[in-house]
Amino acid sequence: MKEYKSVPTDSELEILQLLWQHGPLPVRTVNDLINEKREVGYTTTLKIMQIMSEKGMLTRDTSSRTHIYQADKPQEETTNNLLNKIIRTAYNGSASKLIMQALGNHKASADELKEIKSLIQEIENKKNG
Amino acid sequence: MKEYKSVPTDSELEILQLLWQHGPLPVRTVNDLINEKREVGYTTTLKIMQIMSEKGMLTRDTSSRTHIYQADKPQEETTNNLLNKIIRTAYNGSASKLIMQALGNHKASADELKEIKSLIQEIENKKNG
DNA sequence: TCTTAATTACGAAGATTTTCGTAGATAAAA
DNA sequence: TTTTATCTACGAAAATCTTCGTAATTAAGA
Repeated sequence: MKEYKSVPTDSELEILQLLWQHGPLPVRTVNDLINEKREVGYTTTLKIMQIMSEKGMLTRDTSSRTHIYQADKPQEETTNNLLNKIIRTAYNGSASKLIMQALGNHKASADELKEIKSLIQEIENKKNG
Repeated sequence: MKEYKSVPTDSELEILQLLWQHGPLPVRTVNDLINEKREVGYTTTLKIMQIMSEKGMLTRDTSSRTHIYQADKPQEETTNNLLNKIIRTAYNGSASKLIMQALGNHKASADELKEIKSLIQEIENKKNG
């Protein structure tokens, strides 16, 4: 099982998303879900998922003819790698710059803002002892 | 001038970063700066920057022999596209999920936290008032 | 002036990712 | 049982991105 880049390609991420959301799935279902958004052949999806298995990004149950695939790593781990990369390569390493931009451009709900505020409070409390 | 994908590749982003930071630069300087971090040939950098020009990501002044390149779009616009993409493809469209993870994993300074808090306050004021 | 160095343009090879067609095997349906 | 459909494996083509060598041109230095 070869080691893979910590950040997946776009196609890989698309598949990971579906597996994180729905849990373990056969190729057929993943391909159907993708085709709700864009057209792609079944064997294309199959091939990518096979390669992802080789890379160790997915594990699969081959006990029955229809193999069932699932993401090997939890969503948080992978998205965190993506996040770190974008902070490093696009925001000069400044997480707060990213946060400011995300806050500015996406209208978070009142509840979400509250949640974010309380997390900040928590961090500040830790800091100040 | 062909239209280009709103999000740059890794190599392209590396070059854009340098141009955003330093302003207009010749290929030589860009290549030297890149080589402080990783080894890459001069003509490689040249080629990529030429292609970026064709795509319209960079503009260049060719009035003297040494061409001077600069980013066509401001940093905020490009990073915002990157941000939107990652929110959509990795965070199921939830900006606040991304913000929470960024807050949780990167220790922002007290000043930065303050800045973020006041931005939230501002947004809340707009909402309620 | 003559030689050396630096720069652009271009083409092509490598590397990676994405795409799909085909063959073979297995299951389901008629 | 026979036919049809579904699934995996595999190979190869297509697409994109990265890399660099070479040639031609221009500038700089001896």
